[in-house]
Amino acid sequence: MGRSPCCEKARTNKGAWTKEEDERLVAYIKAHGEGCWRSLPKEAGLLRCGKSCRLRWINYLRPGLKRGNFTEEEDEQIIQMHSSLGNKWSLIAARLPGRTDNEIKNHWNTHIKRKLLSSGIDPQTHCQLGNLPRGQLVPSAPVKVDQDRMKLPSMGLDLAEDGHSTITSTDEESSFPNLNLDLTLGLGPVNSNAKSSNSSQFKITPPLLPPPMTATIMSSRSTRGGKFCSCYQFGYRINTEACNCHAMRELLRYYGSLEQGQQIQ
DNA sequence: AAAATCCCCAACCGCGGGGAA
DNA sequence: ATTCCCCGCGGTTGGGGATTT
Repeated sequence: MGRSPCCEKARTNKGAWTKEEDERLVAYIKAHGEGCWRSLPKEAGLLRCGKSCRLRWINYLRPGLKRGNFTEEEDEQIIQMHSSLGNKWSLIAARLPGRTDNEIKNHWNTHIKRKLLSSGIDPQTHCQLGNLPRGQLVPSAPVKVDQDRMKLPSMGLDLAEDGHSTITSTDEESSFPNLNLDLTLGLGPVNSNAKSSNSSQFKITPPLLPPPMTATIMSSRSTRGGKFCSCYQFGYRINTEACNCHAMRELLRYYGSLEQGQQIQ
């Protein structure tokens, strides 16, 4: 059966937008506001599909867009956020006023990635390149983030006896004052043969925050019980030369540090 | 000066989530 | 509970300007 096309492709324009099309779109949105992208083209007299109109508006025509080169400060912010959020461009864009997810994505792929690589840092894992023994990597961890709640005071991490950990707010001046991560970190077995009973899960609950932004991050560890940092890619051994991952350090910096003597098991 | 190559970024495509029917 | 539809997201592409040969 299949999904019906979002528009009549034969009757829609593609490619670069003309000045006239831009003007029509802007005029229509100014008069009627955003929303209902599917019907917008027809009502605005545009031979474009709704998605194309939405994209044009969001990425180019919307008021308040910065455009122009990214500053060093913005680069730093993007790198930091990418180390904890991964390729969640829309979330990152939400933290950078005047920048769009598309713009940030492009900037990442064309500039920052290269910059990190030339500094010997893997842009995906934010780990140093070249010091990871073969076979140490485990598959990428799924990262689920609730986009509606973006509040993340810097926090401490408390590990309870039941294996759940609780984040407590320790610092009003957070690096991400509007980012709220309710992290559930599951430490499961690396290979499919490992029994689920070998895996433990600790839950990070920010009690002082609004209901949870859910960032479910599953990491893995070997059944032999090695320790792994819980950075974006997960699976590197902690406190070994293989783990030079500052993503975890960054994450913990935002949350505050683990209480002395406590370790993620 | 012309051709080849590189690079950037606007735009497209396909998919998943979520709400409505 | 299921299906359908719309919206938004992330990955990818390709046109065109910039740079190099």
